[in-house]
Amino acid sequence: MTPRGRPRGFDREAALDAALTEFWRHGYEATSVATLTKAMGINPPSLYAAFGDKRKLFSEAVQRYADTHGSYGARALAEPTAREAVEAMLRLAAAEYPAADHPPGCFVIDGATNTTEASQDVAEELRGYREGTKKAIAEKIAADARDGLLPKDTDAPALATFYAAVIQGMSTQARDGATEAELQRVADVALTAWPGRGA
Amino acid sequence: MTPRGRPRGFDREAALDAALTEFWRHGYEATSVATLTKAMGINPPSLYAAFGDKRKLFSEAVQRYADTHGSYGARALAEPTAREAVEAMLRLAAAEYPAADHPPGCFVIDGATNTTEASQDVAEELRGYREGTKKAIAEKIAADARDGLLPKDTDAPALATFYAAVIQGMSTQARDGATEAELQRVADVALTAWPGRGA
DNA sequence: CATCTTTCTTAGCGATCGCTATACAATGAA
DNA sequence: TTCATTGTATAGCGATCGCTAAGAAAGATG
Repeated sequence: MTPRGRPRGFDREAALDAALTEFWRHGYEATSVATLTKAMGINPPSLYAAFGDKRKLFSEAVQRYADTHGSYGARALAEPTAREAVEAMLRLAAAEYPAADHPPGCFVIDGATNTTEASQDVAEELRGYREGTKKAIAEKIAADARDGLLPKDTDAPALATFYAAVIQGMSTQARDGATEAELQRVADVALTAWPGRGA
Repeated sequence: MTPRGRPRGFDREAALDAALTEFWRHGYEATSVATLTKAMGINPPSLYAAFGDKRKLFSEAVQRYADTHGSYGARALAEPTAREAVEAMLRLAAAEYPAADHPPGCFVIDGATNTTEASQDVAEELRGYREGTKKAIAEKIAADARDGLLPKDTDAPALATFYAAVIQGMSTQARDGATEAELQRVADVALTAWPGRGA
């Protein structure tokens, strides 16, 4: 069942990875179609035929990120307890953000921060992912508080917002040049704020 | 000593404030000269005569921010102890970032995150401010550790990186819609990580 | 071979980018 | 008045933006 017509002359997934890298390094609006096509090794009509337009290509890049480098969030949330999940998320983020095989930081956090009015929906798309992760952390903490693994009066939303903020700050730190060792120390300190220690 | 020639027909500082607001909300590159002139109530030649170019106007806006809304950092660092300084910075940031009279978040943190290669120097300018603040926090902590106000083995750089990350994460949270109450809770949790408590 | 389908390259669309040449308006000095 | 100086508004520069029309090229099918 070979498709009819002239076969595509490039690897769609490799081109998507190249686009992801560009979007990741410069953000949505600062990445032009010209730089995208150059990085992807194709011409504009090939990009539009394969991905629709710049906007849809970005959404595919986000999905691709979530399935690869960004999967640490879902993997961490699969840990049995909230404490293990948060610790895993901090550890994995500290290892991932400064890794040399991709742009520094988190694509979902910094991929569309500076946008014109025309691209508000792009910023909104990433915000949705961020809020989803924060909510998942909060629910995991609330569940453990209900189950007695954490003090009953644990403020799950506040704790989740705190760890979400730490992770987002780690992304900025990585973009500013922080090493994994430095980020792991940030994770160390952040974990001392976990409830049921000094309390 | 009135200056010769036709007097300027607009308030330079008010125009600068309007430019700051635009840069703050959309970032350096996503803010066009057209939107700037519209917000400032002037035409392009007036902008270029008064501020040089878009790049110089941005630097003036950064300075203006540091002197006004962004002064909380310097004010916090004027506190006598590192503990008071860090607490003040967290409290002031929590109050400032979601305030309704300006765009959410911190201009120095988010004012130039998504940039093309051509504007790397703009991103670098803000990074310099961020690193300066982080270094100032670290030195304040190190001084108190030397003076016995903190354990001798306090890891000042790690603690400073942690609090810098928390503040940067608070900026992202504010941009994502967090209220002051929520950010103050983040500050509460962050302060429980201060050394010499559960240790 | 011819035909059909799809992708390819080339070239360029209208709109916007940062910026400026030009001419006019408004002031102080002579 | 007249001139010099500075700020103003209008209009438009070359470059780049996201995107696409047009036709050649590369495969399957007959």
